[in-house]
Amino acid sequence: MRMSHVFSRTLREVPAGAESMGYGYLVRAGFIQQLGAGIFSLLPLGLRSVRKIETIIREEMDGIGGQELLMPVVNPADIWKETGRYFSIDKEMSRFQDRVGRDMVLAMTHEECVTDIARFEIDSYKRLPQLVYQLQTKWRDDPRPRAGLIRVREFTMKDSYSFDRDQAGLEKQYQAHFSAYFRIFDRCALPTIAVGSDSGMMGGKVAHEYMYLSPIGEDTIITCPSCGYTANRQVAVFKKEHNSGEMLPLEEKLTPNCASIEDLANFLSIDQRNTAKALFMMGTFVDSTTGEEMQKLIVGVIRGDMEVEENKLQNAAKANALRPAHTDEIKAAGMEPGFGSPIGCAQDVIVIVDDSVAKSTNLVAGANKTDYHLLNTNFGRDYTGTVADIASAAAGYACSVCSAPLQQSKGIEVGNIFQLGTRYSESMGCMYQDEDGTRKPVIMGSYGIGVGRLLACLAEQYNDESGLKLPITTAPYQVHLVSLVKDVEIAEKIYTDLTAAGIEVLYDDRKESAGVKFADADLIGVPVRITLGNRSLKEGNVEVKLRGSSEDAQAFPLASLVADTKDLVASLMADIRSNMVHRQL
RNA sequence: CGGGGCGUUGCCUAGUGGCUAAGGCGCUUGCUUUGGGAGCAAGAAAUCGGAGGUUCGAGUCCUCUCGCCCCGACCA
Repeated sequence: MRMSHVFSRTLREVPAGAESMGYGYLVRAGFIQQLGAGIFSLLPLGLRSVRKIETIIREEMDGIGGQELLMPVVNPADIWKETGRYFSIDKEMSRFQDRVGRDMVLAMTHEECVTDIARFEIDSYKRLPQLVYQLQTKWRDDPRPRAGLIRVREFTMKDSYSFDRDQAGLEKQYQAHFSAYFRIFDRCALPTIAVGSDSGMMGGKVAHEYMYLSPIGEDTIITCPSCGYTANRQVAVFKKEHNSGEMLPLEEKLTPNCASIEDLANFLSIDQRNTAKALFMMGTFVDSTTGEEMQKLIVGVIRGDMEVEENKLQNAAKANALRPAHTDEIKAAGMEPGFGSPIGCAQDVIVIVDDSVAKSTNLVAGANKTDYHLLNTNFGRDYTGTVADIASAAAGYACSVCSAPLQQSKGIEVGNIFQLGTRYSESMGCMYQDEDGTRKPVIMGSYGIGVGRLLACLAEQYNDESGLKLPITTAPYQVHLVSLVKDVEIAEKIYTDLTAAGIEVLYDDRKESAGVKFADADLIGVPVRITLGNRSLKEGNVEVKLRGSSEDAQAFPLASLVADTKDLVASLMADIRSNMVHRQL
C-alpha cells in the first residue's frame, strides 16, 4: 500500500478526551475514528490489524474443532422470552418493534439464537459433541462507555458455543478453549492471565476470564503470589479469622455521632473486627416466566473490618439487580441508616450474613435507633438470615488456599469462558435422545473474545513516546518502506519486489520531508522499517530498523534485500511463536 | 440515572458583554528545501452544537435542548 493512497491520515495532536496512550495513538495513527459514544469505525489500517487478530482466532478455533457460522444481530424477542432474559436484562439490551409490532431485540450475545439452531440440528447423542463459533457484531447499550475501544457499545466479538452429551464432554471443550485462548493471546503477543470469575447473566457455574493487567482496567483481580490462586474480586475468596467465645447478654449502648464503623470503634476503643455493619440494597427480582418485577430490601451484614462485595451479595440474594436503598426504604423496614442492623427488622427483608459475622460472637451492631448500638450481638440468637460469603477480597488478606497475603491488581477482560450447563437447553427445549432412549438436555458452554478490545489492549501494551509498536502478528503491515531518494524507480522496484514476495509493505511514496515520514512511520509503528537514502544506497545498501528495538539500523545489501527481509519477517514471527506457552487448567 | 466538565474552520486551542471572531497544525497555489514533524509568500475554510430569552449590542449572560468527556451508579 502506498502512503499516498492510504485513506486515513495521521494527526499531530491527540484528540481531546483521549485519556489513555493506546487509544490516543490508535486515533492519531488513523486506525479508528469515533462516531458516537462507544461507537467506532475501523479505518483501513485498524481493520487490517483486526483482520489479523480474527485470522488468528479462526485458526485456533478451527484447531479445536470449531465450525464458523454467522447468526443474525436482530432477533425476534420470542426466544429471549423463552429463556427469561428478555425480562431479566435491563436497558443494556436494545429493543424495538418491527412494522407489524412484533417485539425484536438487538442480540447482545447469541445463546438464545444458537440454542434455537441446535434444538433443530441436534436430536441424537450421535450428533454430539459440537462446537460452533462466529465473529459478529454485538450491541450492548452500556450506560457508560469509556476509554476508547476498551469499553464500547458496538463491538465485534468472537463467540463460540459448545454442545455436549455430558459434563465430561463439556469439560473437555472447556479445557480446549482454555488452552486455545492462551494460544490466541500468545500469538497476538498480549500477556494475559486466566482468573476465576462470576458467571453473571450467563447463568452458568464454572467460568474464567482472561485478563490483560493494566492500570486502566476496570476489573480488580486478586492473586496469590505464593500458590498462584487468581480470581476476579467479584468472586475471590480469602481466609477469614474470627474470634469466638461465650455469648454475652445483649446490651444497648449510647454511641453519639458514631454512624461510621471507624467512629464507633474509636468511641468504644475496640477493634473494627468486633463490629458488624449493615449494607442496605434494593434488589430487583424477576419472575422468569411472567417477567413480573418485584423490589425487596436486602441487608448485607459484614464484619466492620471488611467490605461487602456487591456481586457476591447479589448472587447470595438471587437478585437480578441491586441498587443502594434510599433512607426512607430502610426506615420503612424498621432500620436506621448509620445505626442499622437486621435485629428487629421487618419480616420481608432479605438478610444475608457474611460467614465471618455468623462465626464471630459478641459483635457490636446497630440498635436501629439513632446514636445507639447494641453490644454482644450474636447471629442465630439475636437475628437470623442466610449465611454466605459476601466479603470483598483485598490485598493483604490471607489466601484461602495457602494463607499467604493476597495481592490485587487492575485488569481488562479480553476473553471469557463459561460452563453453561443446561441453563439454555432446558429453558428452550434443546434435547437429544441418549443411547438408553431417554431425552436429555444438551450441555452447553459459551466462550467469548472481544476483538476490538484485544486491539485496544495491544495498543496499550505496545507503544512508546513516538507511537504504536504492535507486534508483527497484529501490525497492519509487516514492512514500512520509507523512500528518501529522488530516484523513484529504485524505490518502486523494491516495493514491487517485496510485495511480489508476499511481504506486506506500506510504502511511503509521498513528497514529504524525511522528518514527516519517519514520524508517521513511528506513529503507525510497522515493525520493520526499511529506509532508502542516498547515504547507504551509494554502498548498495538500505537501512533496516526494527520499530520495537533501540538498536541502530542495520545495512541490508540491495542485492539480497527481498530474501533478507523475508527472513527477518519470518524470524520476528518465530520469536512470537517461541514465546508461546502451553497452558491448561 | 446522579455529580462535574466541555462544544469556536478538518484537528488543537485563544477569545471572560463592544469594531470585520484570533493563532498553531492541516489544506490549496507558487518558489525554495530534502536523513527526524522545513522556509518564504499568497489563499480557501466558522450560520461560535441547536432553540428561545435578556440587552442598544451575545461566542461571552439566562433558560431549555442535543452531543461528547470524566467521576459514581451500572456492566459477560
